[in-house]
Amino acid sequence: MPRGDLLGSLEYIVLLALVRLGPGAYGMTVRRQIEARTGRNISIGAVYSTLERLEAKGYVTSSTGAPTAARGGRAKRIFQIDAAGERALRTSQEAIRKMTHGLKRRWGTV
Amino acid sequence: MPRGDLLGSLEYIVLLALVRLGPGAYGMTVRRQIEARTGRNISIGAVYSTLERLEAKGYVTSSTGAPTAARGGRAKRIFQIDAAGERALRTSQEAIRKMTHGLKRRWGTV
DNA sequence: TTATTTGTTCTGCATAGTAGAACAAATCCG
DNA sequence: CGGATTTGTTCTACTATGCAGAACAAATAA
Repeated sequence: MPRGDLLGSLEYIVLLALVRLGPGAYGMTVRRQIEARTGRNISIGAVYSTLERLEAKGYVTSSTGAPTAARGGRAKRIFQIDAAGERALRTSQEAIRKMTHGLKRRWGTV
Repeated sequence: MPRGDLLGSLEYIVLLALVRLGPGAYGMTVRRQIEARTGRNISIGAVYSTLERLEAKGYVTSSTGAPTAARGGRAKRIFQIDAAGERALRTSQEAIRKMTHGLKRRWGTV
């Protein structure tokens, strides 16, 4: 693993999306969440490959949910952030905070 | 270019380091600044390649400074963030803020 | 029984991150 | 002077991340 435990930029926001969405999050909703919040248009392939990498690192767990009765509603792959993922998120946030701290006047929040 | 204009995670903190350091920043001080602030130990090669990429994108400008009279003090390559870089920084910060907004209670600042 | 919809996986490539050795230029000091 | 030392940058080689879009799968509608 490259940098100790720092998240890539997409990994970071995908993890945040999972936190926002809470239980029942899956690929499509993660994508929509990110687009809705940031306006950033991201391909579904990018979302999944990130989620998969996150899972490989043990930051996220996936499980198959039951299909809904909606038209085309096939079984979903549910993703959920776990303890290590929350830790990684906090670590990244801390690093940013430390780099930003004191720049408030000039740079606003975060 | 992949994502619209979002910075990579290292690009982000290197840019922040430049803001912190202000005029006269150069490779070695950028590295030290990051290490001092975040505790993250980063190789000098990583710093330079990031700075170079940032320069290629027009986010940063470099120029050769005069050598100091200190032992081994050779001419430095001075780096300075410029307008486009500040914009990119703000855009990334905004994206993070939007993803984090409302999670305060659970996730603290940032 | 095929058209449509929702959702995931696969493929292939572009960009970013990383370490460390090599190299360069200056000063120190015998 | 000229080698040792110090500060600083560049080069090399590779791994990890980010990204898009096509292919594929499974469900319902009609």
